[in-house]
Amino acid sequence: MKYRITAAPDPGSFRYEEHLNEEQLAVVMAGAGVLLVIAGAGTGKTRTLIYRVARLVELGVPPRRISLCTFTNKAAREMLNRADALVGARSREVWGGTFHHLANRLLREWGHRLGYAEGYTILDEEDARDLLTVCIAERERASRSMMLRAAAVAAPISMAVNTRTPLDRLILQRYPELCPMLSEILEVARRYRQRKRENNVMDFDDLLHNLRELLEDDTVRAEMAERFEHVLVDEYQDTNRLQAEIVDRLASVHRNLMVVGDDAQSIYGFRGAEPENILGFSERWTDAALYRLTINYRSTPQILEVANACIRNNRRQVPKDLQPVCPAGERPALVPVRDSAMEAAFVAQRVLEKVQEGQSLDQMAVLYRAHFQSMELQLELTRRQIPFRVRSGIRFFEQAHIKDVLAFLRLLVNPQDELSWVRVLNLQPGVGRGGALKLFHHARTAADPVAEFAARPPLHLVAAKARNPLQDLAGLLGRLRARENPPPPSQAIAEVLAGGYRERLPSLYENAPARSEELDHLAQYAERFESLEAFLAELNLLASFAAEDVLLARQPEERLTLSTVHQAKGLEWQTVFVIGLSESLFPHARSLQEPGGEEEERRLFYVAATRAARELYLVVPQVADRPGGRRTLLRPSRFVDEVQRAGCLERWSVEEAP
DNA sequence: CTCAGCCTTCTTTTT
DNA sequence: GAAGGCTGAG
Repeated sequence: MKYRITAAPDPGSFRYEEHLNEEQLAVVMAGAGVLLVIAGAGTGKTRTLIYRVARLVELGVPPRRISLCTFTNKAAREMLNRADALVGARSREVWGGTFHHLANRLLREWGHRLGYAEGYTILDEEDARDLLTVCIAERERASRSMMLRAAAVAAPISMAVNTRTPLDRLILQRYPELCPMLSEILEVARRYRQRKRENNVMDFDDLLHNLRELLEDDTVRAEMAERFEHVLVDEYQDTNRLQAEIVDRLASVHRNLMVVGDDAQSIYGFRGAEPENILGFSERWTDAALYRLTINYRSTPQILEVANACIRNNRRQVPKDLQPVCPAGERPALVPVRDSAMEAAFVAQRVLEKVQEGQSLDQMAVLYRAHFQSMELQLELTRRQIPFRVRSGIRFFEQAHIKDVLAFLRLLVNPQDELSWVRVLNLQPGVGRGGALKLFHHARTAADPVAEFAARPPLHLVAAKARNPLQDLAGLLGRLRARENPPPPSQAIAEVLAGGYRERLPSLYENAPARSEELDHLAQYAERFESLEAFLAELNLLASFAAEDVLLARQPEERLTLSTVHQAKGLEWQTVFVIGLSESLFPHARSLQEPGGEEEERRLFYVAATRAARELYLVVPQVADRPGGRRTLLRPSRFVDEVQRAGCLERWSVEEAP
């Protein structure tokens, strides 16, 4: 059934106009078709999207026929929860999540068309690097050439996929330093692709690439796109070429597409994001209607002045005026400090003062360019007993002990998974890198390697001392495999732990008790998943702050937030500290060497500043502690200079207590 | 040859 | 704080 939405003046069952301003209302009530919404920071972009979803549902669009692409899965969850409050639980059926999440769901259904077996495994970044290392080692054994590092090769390979550029051309253009090794890299990339196919695994980029491949087939495209009557995309400025092509194809049948973004907040260039996507959107969709959200509800005029004064220095942008409506506040503070220790002391003390004044810790955040910059601060906060949550840093699911246990589970779902095999085998005492490979190559010849290994462990391939452990491993795999269906995830984890892993933990890592406890939390968390497949796919796509869900589930205590600027996107706090605002830290030295690097760093500063509602502190350390105890003098960040010259800042001077 | 453990190195941003 | 390189032991 085909229906059309008309821009009805009648707002329906809830009073949109009471909750939305004119600009927002125009977007929410717009008719079907193609919409481009340019939404500045703090202009109610999320609210507008939520109401738009609610409006569509209210008009009778089945929620399962709406897709909402967001930047994190959490953002999607939050939006759909809020939409629920408006139109009821129906909106939970909306296809919400990241591009990778959406791709995974579609590929579970259609992946066989591309030759993938059911239960393919998703490689996280570390897995992908490991597999690349294997490919490099093979290649180099064959040619005895110079050494390549996986990390160095992974970047151009990923960039090529995401920008849809042939690898050789991309290396010539963007990685000239790799040119001497071009043919080796191409060969490694070929092996890597082949290896992933053989192991029935996909890396993050494959999820997107393969979805796009599917959409190349006209019948598949027609059927898939038929499903989505409405496609909505948030943070469109951070999509790359590959993602933009997916969006265009998914919306190609119904042609109801709404993209929302702000070119000034495009900060994912390193992942192939192109501000040109949003700047050139109207050229690809010539019937697109343009809307703008310009009224900023978040920040004081003084904070917006800082943001505007900074972004003005960028050439490549759509000029826009953010109109403040909040009452005036203090001028943001410029706080020079000696080093990161003094920086941490200042932040901690100021935070305590704000708490004294009655501000909640939940209303404060500390933002920084790179994870390691938060280390000193974490120590200081711990010393002063200020509770905090870190939205960055080592990811929970990427820690070694978590990945160890998950490797067992992955084998049950995908018995061909080389990395998991090697990881599991390597855990056995007496089996090292070489032994694990030998065992894997023996196992893979069987139709079902796991069942075969469980039935007849190849003890003859290993040294005497490894035989008992291997026998135990075979027993464990046999037990996990013995049932009709794979065990539920939580139970599988419990069995792996009981089957010898927990015992082994102290000999593998330090602080085994803490890790052991985390694994119990993991098992507990797994209870909410019914199938191993769903559990494993979710974990790899869930990423960063998932740790919070697992570990802090029952700790509602107020906390100060620590976050990278990237992770802070879309969030806001009353009080924001931006630390490490010195040249080479922010802007980061490495990023300045890339084309367009300075402008992207400036946008990053813009994002940081616009997170603050009432108070903003720009903290500038003058000395860096480099590794090896070397201390280097630092100049203040050029971005701080720019806004200070514009007269936007109040200079503070911080003294140390005797 | 294979494994384990100790040492150094150098830290961008993420699905 | 983790990953890779080097060494010594088996």
